[in-house]
Amino acid sequence: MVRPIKPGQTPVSPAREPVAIVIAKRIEEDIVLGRRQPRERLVEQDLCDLFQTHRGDVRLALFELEKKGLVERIPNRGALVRGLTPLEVREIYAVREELEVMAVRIIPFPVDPKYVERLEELQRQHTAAVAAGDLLTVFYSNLSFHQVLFGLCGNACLIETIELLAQKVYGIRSYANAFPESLDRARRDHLDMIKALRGSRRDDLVALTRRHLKPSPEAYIKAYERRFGKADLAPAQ
Amino acid sequence: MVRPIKPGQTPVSPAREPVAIVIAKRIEEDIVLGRRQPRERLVEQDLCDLFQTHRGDVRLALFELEKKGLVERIPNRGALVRGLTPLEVREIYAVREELEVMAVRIIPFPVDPKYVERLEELQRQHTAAVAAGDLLTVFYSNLSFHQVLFGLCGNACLIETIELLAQKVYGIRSYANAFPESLDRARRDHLDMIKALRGSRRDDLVALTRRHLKPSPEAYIKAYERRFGKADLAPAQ
DNA sequence: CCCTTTAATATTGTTTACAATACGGTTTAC
DNA sequence: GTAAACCGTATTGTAAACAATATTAAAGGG
Repeated sequence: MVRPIKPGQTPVSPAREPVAIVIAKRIEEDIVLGRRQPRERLVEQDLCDLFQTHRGDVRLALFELEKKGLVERIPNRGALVRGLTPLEVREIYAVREELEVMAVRIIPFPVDPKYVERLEELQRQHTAAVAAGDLLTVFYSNLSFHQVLFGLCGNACLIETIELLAQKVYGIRSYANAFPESLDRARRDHLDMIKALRGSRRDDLVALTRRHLKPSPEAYIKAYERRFGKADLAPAQ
Repeated sequence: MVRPIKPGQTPVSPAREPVAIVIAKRIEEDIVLGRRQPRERLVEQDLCDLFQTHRGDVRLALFELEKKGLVERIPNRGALVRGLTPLEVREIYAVREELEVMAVRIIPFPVDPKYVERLEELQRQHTAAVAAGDLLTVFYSNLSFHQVLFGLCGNACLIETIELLAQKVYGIRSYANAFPESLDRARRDHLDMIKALRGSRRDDLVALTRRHLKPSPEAYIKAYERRFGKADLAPAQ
């Protein structure tokens, strides 16, 4: 007998995050921060030991990461960390640009100062981390900055999609971060964006958004070609 | 001991689709075609019996459908079919318009006639199905039409993202399909799109793409408001 | 008569064991 | 000496049993 779930109770979710999601995030973090290299195998039992859980949740997590495009799963053989070809990177960045520009176009102006202040706070963190060479904090403060910025657009679907595509290429940012001038340029971009927000100058914000997306894929592609040659059209991995 | 997977063998995947994916697709189809109503419960064991498999795969499938936004999963209570609020629908369609317009903007012209012929073939199917009142075939031929059309853009990430968002709102098309004039209008839109493709008239194609996306959300929102009142800002479900 | 507590049961979440598969190395046939 | 067949092991895929949780229904106390 199936018992109904009462409509009134649905919205109050107990807010406890499923274990599989947490594991997926941890593995994802490892991948995008370069702690796990492309082509490295992800063996279910090893991950169980590592995260103190059972294979069911690990399988769920790997399944999700496959859908996200971060790992490749081969039937009966297992999962491995997936790298991105220059072609894929270019395509993802093209779509990101379209969506992020859309987001800043529809942000309702003027923006509530409390959000601008939040951005400034994050930007201070970011700058301090850059100065200290703390790449982990650089990564996370940068992440939060963009989440707050695009969150201003108010379209939940758009925010979610931007997030989705950003996740796919988290890993390649480290290539640009290797050059101090890239980090500094990103820092200045952020400051200019805040100024544009304050002044409700939408066109400036759009231009900055476009410019901000350029260096990372370029650095990645250059590094890739130095390593593997100019094999743009090679299949993924 | 973990044994490496040789690089050379990776691309040749055995092409056998994981069971969980197949099940997810079947359930998705049931939902979007209205065979399962919003708020209906999806009990794991029932689905196991139905699809002749074990709970592991079913859980995987439900997990994926949750990520896609088609079902809601409440910890320790199970999964249920999720409906969409008018706000969500509007937001999704806004992003769809942006992406689909981007796609037709970057289609390399002129288009190889063989693809145009494929579109015409699908359109004949669609027209016949509309005339016969065969809504299932209407659905699938329409689906293929758009897949082929946007597939022309050549950006795999863009194609995938368009597909993702289209899936989220498959279900609501039935609302527009209830009105014969909507079906007829969609049919004429498709024919005009084919003509624009043949003539490499990009601006026409862009305008048609925008227009083509209007009726479905409007019909859904009207139906929703007739049923629940104008509660736009209500939380999901 | 209503509110709280308690038990029964449906359902999900976890654990474990087992079967199927794939790869590496070794043996065997020619 | 080479190539095909075989076996061992690592790993994934499947199944079933068990534990935890939530919901309904019933019992008890005010």
